[in-house]
Amino acid sequence: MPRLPAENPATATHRATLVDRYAAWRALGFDAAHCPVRNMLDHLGSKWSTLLLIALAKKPMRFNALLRDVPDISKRMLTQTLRDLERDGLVLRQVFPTKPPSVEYRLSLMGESVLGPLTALVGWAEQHFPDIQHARARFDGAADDHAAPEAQPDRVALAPVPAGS
Amino acid sequence: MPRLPAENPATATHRATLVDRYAAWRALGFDAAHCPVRNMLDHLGSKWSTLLLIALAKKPMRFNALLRDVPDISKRMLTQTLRDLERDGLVLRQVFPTKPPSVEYRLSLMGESVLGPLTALVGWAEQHFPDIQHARARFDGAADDHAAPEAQPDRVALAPVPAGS
DNA sequence: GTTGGAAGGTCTCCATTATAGACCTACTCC
DNA sequence: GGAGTAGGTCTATAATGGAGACCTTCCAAC
Repeated sequence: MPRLPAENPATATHRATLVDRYAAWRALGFDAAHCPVRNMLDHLGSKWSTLLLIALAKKPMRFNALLRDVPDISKRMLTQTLRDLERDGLVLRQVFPTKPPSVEYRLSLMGESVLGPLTALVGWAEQHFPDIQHARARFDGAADDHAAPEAQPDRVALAPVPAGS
Repeated sequence: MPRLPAENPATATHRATLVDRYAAWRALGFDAAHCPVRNMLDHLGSKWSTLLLIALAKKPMRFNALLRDVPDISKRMLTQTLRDLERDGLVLRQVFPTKPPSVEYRLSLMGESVLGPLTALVGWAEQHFPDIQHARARFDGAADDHAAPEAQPDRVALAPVPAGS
């Protein structure tokens, strides 16, 4: 199988780290109460959380300012997402006793500390975005081949034997 | 406001990067077709994607092996998540023409390249997990204070004025 | 031969979640 | 006193997630 000529050392390290952590979580049954990744991804993975974190990275903002800044979020989702982030200690909510009380949201120190990993992920996403779009186009093209179902091998490879378990 | 004595230079860099990228996406209206982050998070953010990527970081695996390895995923979600990852070019699907055809899934090169950012995020999650749990306990404790509704200021701060927009 | 199990899924149905958008309260300005 | 701003909540509906039944092909055992 001449697929990976020689693995990048950094990749090997990351792989080893992840495999190790994965084994640890798995031993605990992936219980959300003990698995940081599940726990975190359930929140950061949500559609709006990261966008709000990045918006708040710019500067502290008030509720309606966020509503204007993130074009297509609804009030309800904004409220809920901010509450989740506040609950996790990533953003701070501050009420000012002005006449109509104004509320300001800002990143906490922990919220700022997540900007690092987030930047790495964003960098990766922007770098590989063309590849992903290309992969999708190819996949969808193959799937949409109604006209010539026999002309495309439909994801079948020809290597003789699967890797032994 | 003596909240941030002096910002960590690395944090400042990440913040600047994210703010810049955010402005660029926003100018395009956050259209999912042009916004790599939306696009990526819609997939990586899903409950199972990252878990499967990490599971496949260990070694290529067959469908039922993955089913056994990730304890509480259903066949349906496994199929769907693998399809999404395959569509995005992160995993490769290889069918071997054994008697009952066997199917093996493995990370593509691009799939391996995401292990780096993923490791950073996992590291962050494990490092801050106690803080998050603590923040949650505090938040929930304050919210559950049915007995003394007037004794707790309910997230009200006393600073005199919000930051000027 | 037929039962049963493994592999690799698909399909159906139900429960949860997301989203839009109407509504609400308090206050100020005109 | 009507409009506008601020910061939400509530409701109704659409989309999604997930469990588990079902399907097909093969082989081995009864």
